[in-house]
Amino acid sequence: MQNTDDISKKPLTSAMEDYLEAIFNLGKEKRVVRVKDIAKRLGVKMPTVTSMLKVLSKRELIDYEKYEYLELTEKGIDVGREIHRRHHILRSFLTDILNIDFKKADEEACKMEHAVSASTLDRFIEFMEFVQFCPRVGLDWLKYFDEYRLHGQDPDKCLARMKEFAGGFKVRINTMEEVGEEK
Amino acid sequence: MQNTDDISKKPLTSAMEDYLEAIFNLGKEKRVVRVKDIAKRLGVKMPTVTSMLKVLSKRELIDYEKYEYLELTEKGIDVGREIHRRHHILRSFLTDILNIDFKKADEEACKMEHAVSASTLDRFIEFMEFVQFCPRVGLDWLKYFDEYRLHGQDPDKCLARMKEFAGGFKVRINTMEEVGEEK
DNA sequence: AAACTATGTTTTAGATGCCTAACTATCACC
DNA sequence: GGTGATAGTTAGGCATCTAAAACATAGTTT
Repeated sequence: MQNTDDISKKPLTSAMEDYLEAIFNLGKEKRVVRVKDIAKRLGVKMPTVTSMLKVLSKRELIDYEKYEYLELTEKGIDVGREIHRRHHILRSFLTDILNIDFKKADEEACKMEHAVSASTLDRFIEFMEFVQFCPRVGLDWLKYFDEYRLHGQDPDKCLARMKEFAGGFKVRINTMEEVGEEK
Repeated sequence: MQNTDDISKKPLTSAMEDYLEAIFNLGKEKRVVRVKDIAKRLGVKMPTVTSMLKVLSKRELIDYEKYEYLELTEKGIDVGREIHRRHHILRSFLTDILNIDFKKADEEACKMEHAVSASTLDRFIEFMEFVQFCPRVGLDWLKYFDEYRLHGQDPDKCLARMKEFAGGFKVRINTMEEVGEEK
């Protein structure tokens, strides 16, 4: 049988997670996953990829024979998908809630995805759902955040905007559909 | 050409930041900072601390002579304070906005503080200020988030609560009448 | 002062993760 | 089938971060 003692218990490193995510994504984008592409995606050299592939193979996260095409195992797919999911959620938070541009958000999400636990990630999801679920307190409210950011917290301006906001809010509550929005 | 003492340009590692933050905090808590205390705080062994102290000393982030008490340099204080600040901000976000309990939030903040850039951190701050700054859309709204989390996104409940919410909101808006101005 | 204890350091070593240089396999094409 | 370009691997090294064991120092107690 397999080496059952420690391998399965040892937690994955951030680097391993990055590789699995990259392989997972490349697998969706291309017919085959190549060492060269992984290297390019992660900004490392090919030998670095090769050595990591050996590790991932030993951990049974990929099927890998040298010079052959590589594939994620089921276990590897699970991890890759999970990291991809984290990345996506955090990036959404950064772009949709904090209004950070996509490129920057993508970079930050890439670092954050290893730092945030599953349970905290769930809270991020719930929070975003919460913000989006109630239309008036959702998207338009966030539009106001944009203005707040750009003009600072001038109390007068805040109050003025609050009033407009309140008017729209009341009407919207009664209809509760179509969120006609654009930035 | 700039190979030798170009230490000032090399970025600090996460580990270095952790040590500086720990030293910064211990300096505020105790009269003197001891190797033993740093080790305990960071969950590492004393030899690990000693070797890191040498690195930090070479980088001119601490004043350190062996067997003597150690102190942060001005540069070290700046970094230590900055990391402490990041930690505090992220933890506040996790506790105040996402409603995560303190202990968990503290752990997560500790990992996130190295992953989030200064500009993104600023957005976190602005967002929290934004949420808190507008009373009705602020604290009470977050109280509703708590309920949303616990009871799920039942549309009926959401609507019911939204109506109450809107009522309160309107009252509050009216009491702010006199200051209302426009840009 | 000698002995004892707590604290700190050195030495050695292991795990990661990255690199360059040099080698080898694969594939497309003539 | 040979050949050259491309892709992939191996070998050897470097930097970082860690710990165990052995050793050194400082401070306290008797």
